[in-house]
Amino acid sequence: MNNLTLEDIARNCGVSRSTVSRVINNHPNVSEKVRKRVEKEIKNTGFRPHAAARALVSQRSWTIGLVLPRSVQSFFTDPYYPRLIQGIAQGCNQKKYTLGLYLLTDAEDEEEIFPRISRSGSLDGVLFQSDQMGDQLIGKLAQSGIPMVIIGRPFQNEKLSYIDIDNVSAAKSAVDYLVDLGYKRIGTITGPLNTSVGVDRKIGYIQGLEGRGIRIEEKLIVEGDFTEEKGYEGMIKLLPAKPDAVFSASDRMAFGAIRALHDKGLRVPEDVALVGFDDLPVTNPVNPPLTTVRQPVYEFGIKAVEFLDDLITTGTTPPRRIIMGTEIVTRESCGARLKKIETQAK
Amino acid sequence: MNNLTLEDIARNCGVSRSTVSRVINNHPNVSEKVRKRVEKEIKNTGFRPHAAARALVSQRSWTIGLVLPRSVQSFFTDPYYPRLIQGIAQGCNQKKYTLGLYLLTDAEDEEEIFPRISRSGSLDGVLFQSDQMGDQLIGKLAQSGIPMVIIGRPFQNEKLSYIDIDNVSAAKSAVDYLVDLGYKRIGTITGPLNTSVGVDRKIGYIQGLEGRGIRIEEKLIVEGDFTEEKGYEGMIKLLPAKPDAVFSASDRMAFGAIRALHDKGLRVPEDVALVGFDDLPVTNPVNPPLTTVRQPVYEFGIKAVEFLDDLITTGTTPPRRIIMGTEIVTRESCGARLKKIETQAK
DNA sequence: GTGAAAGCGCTAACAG
DNA sequence: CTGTTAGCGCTTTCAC
Repeated sequence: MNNLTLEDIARNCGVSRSTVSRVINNHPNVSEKVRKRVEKEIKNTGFRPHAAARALVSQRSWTIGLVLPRSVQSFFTDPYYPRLIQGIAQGCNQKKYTLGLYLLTDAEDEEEIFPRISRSGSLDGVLFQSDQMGDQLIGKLAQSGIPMVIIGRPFQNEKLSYIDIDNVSAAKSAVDYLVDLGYKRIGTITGPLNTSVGVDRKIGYIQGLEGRGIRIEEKLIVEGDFTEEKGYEGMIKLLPAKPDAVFSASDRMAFGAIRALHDKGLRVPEDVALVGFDDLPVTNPVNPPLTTVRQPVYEFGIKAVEFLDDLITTGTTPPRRIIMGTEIVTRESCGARLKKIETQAK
Repeated sequence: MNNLTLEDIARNCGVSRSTVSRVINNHPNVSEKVRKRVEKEIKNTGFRPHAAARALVSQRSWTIGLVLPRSVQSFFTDPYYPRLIQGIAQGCNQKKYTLGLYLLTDAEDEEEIFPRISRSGSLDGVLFQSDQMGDQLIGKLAQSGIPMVIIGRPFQNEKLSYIDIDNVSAAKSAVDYLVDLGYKRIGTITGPLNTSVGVDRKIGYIQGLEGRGIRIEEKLIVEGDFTEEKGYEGMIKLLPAKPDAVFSASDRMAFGAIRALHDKGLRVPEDVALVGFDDLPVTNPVNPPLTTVRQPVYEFGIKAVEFLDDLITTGTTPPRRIIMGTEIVTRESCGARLKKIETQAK
C-alpha cells in the first residue's frame, strides 16, 4: 500500500516537503548528504509520488492516447495494428509516457469518447489512426487544441500533423521493379479504395506503369481489402487477363494470391510473379518467400510517439509531417533470382 | 481549448462552484431550474472537468491498466491478444474506464514499470496477463495492494484473483468427443509446456483418454507453441505414429497440421480427423472448416473488466476466481458429419 | 437547495 | 542549499 505522501518522508528525514520534491525531480539544489538520505528513505518506504497530484499541478499527465476508430475492424485480424501498437508502446516506454488505448467499437463510443480524450488533463497528446469515418472526430479533437498526430495521411483535414509512408511512390517503386525485371502484363490487387492507403497504392501502380509508357488495363486491376481471402479471390479474377506479374497491396493478399495460383496449377514466379507490401513478421512460412515492399511499422510507431512528444514539448504550430521510407525486399516470388540465372546462362 | 474551470462556469451562471460540481456529478440536491441553466452553460462552453484534479480529490483515476509481460511476444502474431484487448476495451467503455496499456518489451521495462503501475494514483486497478516470467512482478504488484485480476491462472501465486477458462476440462471434452466419434489413435499437438495453458490442455488430453481407458502413447504427443508453423511440423512428426485423429491445442496449429496433411496427400477428416482450440475469427478460409473448442475471448475480456471493477468497488478480499465456459463447435474437420452419414447408410 | 471552506498531494516561486 | 507559501481544479463536509 502506498498512501505515503511527500510530507511523510520529509518528516522522516527531518527536511521539508520541497526538498524531497527536489530530489525526486532531480533538481540541482540539494546537498549530496540530504539527497542520499532522502533517496534512501524513498527506497525503503517504496514511496511513489501521487500521479494525479503531480499531473494537477504540473499540467502534464505523461499519458498519451492512441485512438483507433471503429472502422479499423481489422484490428484483431490484421497483424499491422498489433505491430504498430508494439512500436508505439516501445516509444512510450522510451519517452516515459503511459499509453492510453481507445478502441472505438460503435458509433455511441465515438460520441462519448470525445470528452474523455479532448483536452481535460488526462492526456498530454493523442495519436489518431487516420480513417475516413473518424475524420469528423479528428476535426473536433483538433479544435480542442490537444497536441495530435495522425497515423497515416488524414482524409480531409490536410492541415494537421501526420506521419505516414509515401504509399504512392512505394507502390510505384514496386511496379518499376517488376518492369525492370522484364514483366509486360503487370496486374494489381488493390487495397480497399475507401481508404487513402488503398487509393494511394493504386495510384502508385498506375504511375509506375504510365511512367514506363505501359498502358493501363482495367482488367488487370481488381479491388481487394487487404485480407488473404480477397487476395485469393482477386487473383482468380485477374487470371483471365493473363498477368505475368502482380503487385499486391498487402502481403496477406499476396499469400492468398499464391494459394490461388497453386490451386490453379500455376507456378510462382515462373508463371506469375508476385510482389507484396508490408513485410510484417509472420509465423507461417510462405512458399515461395515473398518479395515485398517493406514498411517499417514498428519504427513507425516509435517515431509517431517521438513526433507527438515533440509537439507536446515545443507546441503544435504549424502542422508538420513526417514521411518514413520504404524499401523493396527481394526474395523469390518476384523471379529476380531466376532472371539473374537466366541472364548469366546466356 | 479547455482551460475553463468549475469556477468559470459557476460565475457565468451566478452560482457557486459546489453547485456546478453537483450537477456534473448528478447529485440530487439541485433545483431543476439551476440544473438546466448549468447544464446548458456546460454544453455551450464545452467545459470538461479536469481529470487530474478529480482523481486527486476522489482518489479514483477511472483508469485501469492492462499489463502484457514481455514473454507475450506472440502479441503481434497471435490473434488471441488483439481479440482479448478488444473485449477489454469494450468492457472499459461500458464501465467508463480508460484503458492503460503496458506492453513490456524487455527486462529493463519490467523493472521500471513497477512504480508506474503500483498504487500511486494513476491506476484504479490492473489486469495482468498470466505468464511464467511475469509472476515475480505480479507478486510485487499484489503486495502494493492495488486491485488486480490475473488473466489466466497464475503460475505460482495461487492466492490471487484470476479469470480463466477451464483448460483441462475443455481439452478433455475435445478428446472425449473424438473418442465418441470412434477414433482409436488420438494424438495431440500441445501448446508450449512452459505455460499453464499449454500444460493444462495436455493434461486434459491425457485425462480424456485415460477416462475412456485408452493408453497414452508418448509417440502420439508432440509439443508445439501455438503457431501454424509448429502445427505443421508437429503433424509431420506425428504421422509415423499413425494417428486417426489429432487434438491441436490451438486453431493455428491445426491450420498448419491441415497443410501438412494435404502436403502428404492425406485427407481431413477421412484419413486424419482434427479438432482445434480457440475459434477466433479468421479471414482466411480453411478447408475443411475446423471443428474446435470455442473459448469466448472477447467476452472474457469484458468479464475481466467487470471482475476488476467489482474488486475496485467492493474491495479485494478474499481472492476470487471466475471460470468461463467453453463449447465444442462442430464443423467438418472432425468427421462428425461424415460419421453420421455412414451411420445412416447402415 | 445552496455557498463557504477545507484539503487531496504535489510543484514552484520566493525568501532567507 | 533549504523552508515557507501559494495554488493546480476539483469534491465534500458543514452551515445556513
